Amino acid sequence: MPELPDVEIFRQYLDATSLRQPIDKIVSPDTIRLWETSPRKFQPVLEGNQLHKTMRDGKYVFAGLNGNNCLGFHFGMSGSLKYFKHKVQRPSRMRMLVRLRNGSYLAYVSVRRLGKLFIAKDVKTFVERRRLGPDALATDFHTFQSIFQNRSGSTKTPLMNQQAISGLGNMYTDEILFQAGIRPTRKCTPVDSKEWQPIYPTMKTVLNAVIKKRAQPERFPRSYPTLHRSPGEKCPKCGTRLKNKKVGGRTTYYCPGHQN
DNA sequence: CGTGGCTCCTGGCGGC
DNA sequence: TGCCGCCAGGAGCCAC
Repeated sequence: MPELPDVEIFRQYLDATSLRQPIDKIVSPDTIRLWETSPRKFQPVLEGNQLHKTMRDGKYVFAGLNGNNCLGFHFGMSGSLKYFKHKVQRPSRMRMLVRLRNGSYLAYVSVRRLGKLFIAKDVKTFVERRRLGPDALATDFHTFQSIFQNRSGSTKTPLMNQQAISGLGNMYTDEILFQAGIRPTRKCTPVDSKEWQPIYPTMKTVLNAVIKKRAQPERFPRSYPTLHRSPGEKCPKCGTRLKNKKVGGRTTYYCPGHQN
């Protein structure tokens, strides 16, 4: 699930629950996936330290630590955070459990184990090393437009490419192209650059709107096709039957009626 | 360098 | 009911 808006909610959650509390103990009850960090290094950096501020870039959350580095979270397809005060509230499929000095806990959950944790020097260094594109909410129009240049594939492909622009995944990319009235299969080139203009403001609007609804689908406007991801459903805008198709290897929903 | 296919994982669902 | 194949909202790696 976690794309930019979901990850932003995780950041806010971390912010509201787990800052400025010394970490007493780190437990990995199950195999954990680390990135650019050895398990031997991981635990000593965290224990006795504390999280003092949070940051987000694309689909990553970072929690600043004392001593010039930070703890990074990536959530994969099925990751989340859970803060709780009593052990009985612990979620299943925790891959890391942090015990804080005040007696509460922070759990990192990753059902499919596709998420990763890591220690990074800082956000900038990490983003450069991973060659991530600009964050979808921070990028300017000019930079945004350039992601479609020199590409022969479908419009959807660069939007989902984290090295081109970071933060969008399958679901919200479909949502953005739906709202912008552009078919995901339309080729990037050759095309008049004016054709991409609606995508940029739509992208910002959709992402901000979803964040405002705390990324809870039950609070989205009924017209969001994000809620209509099963074959044969009708377009909430024009009533045309939605189609689904593999684009860039992912299941893509679009409305053949108004997405041209 | 860009693109498409395969792979990593686990769990839920529909079909038989 | 039980088993099996397929699919899922992410992303790295490889061959072309």
